[in-house]
Amino acid sequence: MDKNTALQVFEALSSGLRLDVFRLLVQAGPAGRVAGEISTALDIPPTNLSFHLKGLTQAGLVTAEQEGRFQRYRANIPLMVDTIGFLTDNCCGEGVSCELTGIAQGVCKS
Amino acid sequence: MDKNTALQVFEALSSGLRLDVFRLLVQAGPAGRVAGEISTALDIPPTNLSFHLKGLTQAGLVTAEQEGRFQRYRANIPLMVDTIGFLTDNCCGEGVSCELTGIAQGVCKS
DNA sequence: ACAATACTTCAACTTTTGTTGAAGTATTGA
DNA sequence: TCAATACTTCAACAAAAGTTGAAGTATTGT
Repeated sequence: MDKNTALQVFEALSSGLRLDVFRLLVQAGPAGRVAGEISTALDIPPTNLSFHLKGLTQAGLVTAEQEGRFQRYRANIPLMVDTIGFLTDNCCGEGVSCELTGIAQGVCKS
Repeated sequence: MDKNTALQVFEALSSGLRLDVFRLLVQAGPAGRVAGEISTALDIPPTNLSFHLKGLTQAGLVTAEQEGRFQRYRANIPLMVDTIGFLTDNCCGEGVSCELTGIAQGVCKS
């Protein structure tokens, strides 16, 4: 993953509201959720939700599919996994840190 | 890791400038870098760098240590690893996505 | 002591982001 | 067809973030 893509993901996740939306969609699985459901579940006014869904979509973190008059949103898990890959590549610098923490074993290249 | 901490990390990494600084410090390893070195290496005016280093420090992503008249900064790798943990916990929802991509094997709980 | 160095804080400004209500588009059910 | 529903776009504003030059603080070398 290139730096710019990672940057867009971080930017998208840097709002509590957008993070909540993304987590809801991850939890929703392949079914996703239509905008109205998200709006109700998280108590966000439709106008504002639309604004943030646009941001998440532009970052690639969620996909949008029209379904009649509904708009169904789904989390883009592969992009999230790539982002995790980007972070491991940029935090396990000398192959030292992974052994130290023991959390990210198996992910880091060293 | 709680949501708020993760949020602060994402916010800190959502600027290309700060991401560059953090990556430089990761690469620098335990030695870290003093502010002037970062300023020169990345060609950022000291005033502006100071502003962004403050952001990174407040997010906990870097630590600052005074060293005579120098200020030495180091990357906080454990926090980054925790952040990766937060992401895996929030992207590998139903234990489905990990098998699918194969990248994050060994990290996800499922 | 004092000038130089290293860095930060401050003040002013520009830019970007976030929020809301009103209006717009598209689809659906009666 | 027409009103209701679902959602988005628009316009206006409020709030936050980013940038820069000038001034401030602290440490060092002479």
